[in-house]
Amino acid sequence: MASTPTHALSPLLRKLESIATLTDEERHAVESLPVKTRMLAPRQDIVRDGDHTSQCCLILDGWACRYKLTGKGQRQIFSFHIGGDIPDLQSLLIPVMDHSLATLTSTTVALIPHADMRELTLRFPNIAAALWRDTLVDGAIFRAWIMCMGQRSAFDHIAHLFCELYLKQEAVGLASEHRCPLPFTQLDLADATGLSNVHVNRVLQEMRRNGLITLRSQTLVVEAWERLVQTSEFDAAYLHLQKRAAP
Amino acid sequence: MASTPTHALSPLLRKLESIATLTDEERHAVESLPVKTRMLAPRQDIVRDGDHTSQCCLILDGWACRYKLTGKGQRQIFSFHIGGDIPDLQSLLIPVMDHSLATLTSTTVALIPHADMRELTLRFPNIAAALWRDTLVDGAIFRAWIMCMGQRSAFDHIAHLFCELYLKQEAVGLASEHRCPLPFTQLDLADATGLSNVHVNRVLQEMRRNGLITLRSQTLVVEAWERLVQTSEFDAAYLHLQKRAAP
DNA sequence: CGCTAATTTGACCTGGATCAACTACGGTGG
DNA sequence: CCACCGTAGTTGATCCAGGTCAAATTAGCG
Repeated sequence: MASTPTHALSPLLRKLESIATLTDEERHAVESLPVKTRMLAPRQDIVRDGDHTSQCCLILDGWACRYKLTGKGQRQIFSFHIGGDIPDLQSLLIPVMDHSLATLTSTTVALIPHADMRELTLRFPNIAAALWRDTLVDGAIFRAWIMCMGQRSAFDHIAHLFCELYLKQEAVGLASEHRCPLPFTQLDLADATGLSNVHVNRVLQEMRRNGLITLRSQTLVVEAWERLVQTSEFDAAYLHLQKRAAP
Repeated sequence: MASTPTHALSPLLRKLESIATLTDEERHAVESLPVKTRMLAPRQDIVRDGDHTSQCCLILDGWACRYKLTGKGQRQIFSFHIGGDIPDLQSLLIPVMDHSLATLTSTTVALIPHADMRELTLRFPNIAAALWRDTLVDGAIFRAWIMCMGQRSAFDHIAHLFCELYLKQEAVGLASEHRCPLPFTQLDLADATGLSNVHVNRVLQEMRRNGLITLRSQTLVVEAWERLVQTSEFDAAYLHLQKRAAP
């Protein structure tokens, strides 16, 4: 960490380079973004519904989620985020938040002032396009969630979510061999799927009984990937993960 | 239509100008986009799940929706679209479709080649930013739908949708006085909300009984706007409608 | 080792689904 | 102008996925 060439912003670079091929100048410009790094405790709000923001938040390490509360305090989680994600990139163009962003685990984030981000996108349309594309994938994931909520059973919905979360991590090298971290509670899963925690628990038990998954000590092991994919009609196309262009 | 100053692309201009202030040059560049205008019958696919596209589709008049089918043929509708919307703008940066786009009514559309669109966004970062912002609002609407599907009753969900559809139309001058066109069937509403058509029917009857709405001959009249807003906890903030900058 | 948060279990309930008629209505052709 | 037909809307009966409530039982963790 001391003299290695790794850089605080390398998760962002990796993500951008998985979308577009960057020139040296562009790569250097990203690395030169003036960021403040922060370490945050689990289950802390980073930005709140209604806030006016002047910076955005790049996740470097750990997990975060976007969510919103109803009048009666019920929480709906909209998305889960890992290193390389900028969950509140939206605030760059729409500075008033219509939902909240919070950590799930201990998390390291980099705060990037909107002004610098805006300058970067104006100087480098290529980077702007990559970020825009990223918000489009974000939308595609929302549609997949809507599909699950509207048309699938609780079992298939959770199976679909597991496929998504595994692949999302695999794509950035945080998972392999159908095994990945899943460091949040059944209540978090319930709030993400719109189910009750009790029912999530029962579905998980059924998945274990069927030999589909193992889930303990914050680790998900998909024992039967194909069956998980089939039952939930999971089609990874919507994640639009594509191999990085050859260097 | 003959010698008036109105232009086929004026719905797009109006939308862009509701987001950003355009220079004369920018306005002229938009108007100079080479478009093919098409009139489409109701309930026709415009683009299909899996298609590779090289143009995007601007709605000029009429209604369209984005949707996707499950393996068993159940349809989930993701969004409704009216004049000025570019529902498949996503294809500009992600050319392979992960869902379908179809008309609901007789619809006039303008097809814009990706190449021209791309050139426009490269020449005018201001326009690119406006379009990007539009895709972010698109995402915000998806989140509102997820919130409704996960946390609200069928009644409140439909009420929320009615508020959204009314305001969306009001914002572009297609509705006023809490009265707007709603030219689609109860089955469409069911597929958008993830409910059965039977239950949608029962909820609508209850809304009528409560004096909340009138809905007949494709027209929605909200008889009690405040109550509709309150029961569904509708907060228009997520639509990010803002007054056009003064000329 | 004790405390708290997380998971699990059981009993019971309900919102909304499903299935199957039946009715109303906007065309369309005679 | 009317008979016909297909689509959309309505109704009733029954069922079930998943919710709710409350009480254990773990699992972490300081």
